[in-house]
Amino acid sequence: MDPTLIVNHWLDQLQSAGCRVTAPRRAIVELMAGSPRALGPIEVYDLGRAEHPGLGLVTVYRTLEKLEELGLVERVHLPDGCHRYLRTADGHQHLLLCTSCGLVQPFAGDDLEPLTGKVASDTGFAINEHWLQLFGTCPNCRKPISTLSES
Amino acid sequence: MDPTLIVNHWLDQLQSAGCRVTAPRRAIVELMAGSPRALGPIEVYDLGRAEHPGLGLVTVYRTLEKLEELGLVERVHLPDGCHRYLRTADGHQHLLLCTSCGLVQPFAGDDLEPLTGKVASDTGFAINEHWLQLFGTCPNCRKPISTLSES
DNA sequence: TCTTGTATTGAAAATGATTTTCAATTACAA
DNA sequence: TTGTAATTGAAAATCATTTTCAATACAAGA
Ligand SMILES: [Mn+2]
Ligand SMILES: [Mn+2]
Ligand SMILES: [Zn+2]
Ligand SMILES: [Zn+2]
Repeated sequence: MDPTLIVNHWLDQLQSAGCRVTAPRRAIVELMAGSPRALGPIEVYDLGRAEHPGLGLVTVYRTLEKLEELGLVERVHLPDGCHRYLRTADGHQHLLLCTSCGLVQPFAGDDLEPLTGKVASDTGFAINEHWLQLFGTCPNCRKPISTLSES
Repeated sequence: MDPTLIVNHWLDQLQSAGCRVTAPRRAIVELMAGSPRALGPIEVYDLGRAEHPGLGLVTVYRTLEKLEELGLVERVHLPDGCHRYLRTADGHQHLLLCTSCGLVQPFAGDDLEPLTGKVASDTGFAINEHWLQLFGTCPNCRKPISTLSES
């Protein structure tokens, strides 16, 4: 989908929720809708000030919180720190993350039903949610050293 | 395994790593080795002072870090905050957590090979780690209200 | 277009979690 | 028992997040 359309869709969603469309929010939405990586508040703040110099960190926190409420972004947990945000993928998906550059590639097609069913009957738990994340190295980061000068 | 033996095993591990066995460390080890729930630093601090009144929060942080280095405890990520620690289970296991009381039940037997293989060939990633966590309600927390007075 | 009410903003302060510093203490090898 | 280096905990420093609040700006309606 055209990046501009996604941004407008997000802004529409905000407006439908009773929010106003402002310059700081637009800057944050453009960033989050366009990033293939999960970003933390400070990163959004730093990148966002390129677009909107007066942007405040408080506004970043507030906007990310609102985008999360609307389901447009979601929190991603990483081995080091948590509290990073990523645009939400369509449908039931999980994440594959590059431990070298941070690239996130959503994937679908996990069928955990047999496993959760077995675990539920073994333990007596009622299972109602699952987290699954794969970690590895993306094609780009696997390039041999000789080709690194191309970046 | 006998709880006392586990505690001694952990203390031996610490000593083998060149650490000294001290009263504060013993208190923290007893707590962590015995807890079926993941505990945060403040919880360890509060519970630990029952055993060792002068215990400092700094020592809790330092000891948890060391136990994690030794692989005796590991960090658990939760929907709300992260940074909780849990004794490490034997072998390749994942966690099933009760969202009501915090009880953690490790489980084994996941076979993600087919999935990771497919995702790897679809995306070109080299996959070398996976996180899997199940969330639900434990048998105890599922008890009807009428029996709650028994607790 | 202009007015107006209210949501929004960002600076600053407050809070909370974690880390660093450091002098006193303590484990344990010799 | 002694010497020494590791450890401890109070206090301060740092870092992340939240709260407060006066000024600003969006957008609905005149
Ligand atoms: Mn799934
Ligand atoms: Mn597994
Ligand atoms: Zn990469
Ligand atoms: Zn429970």
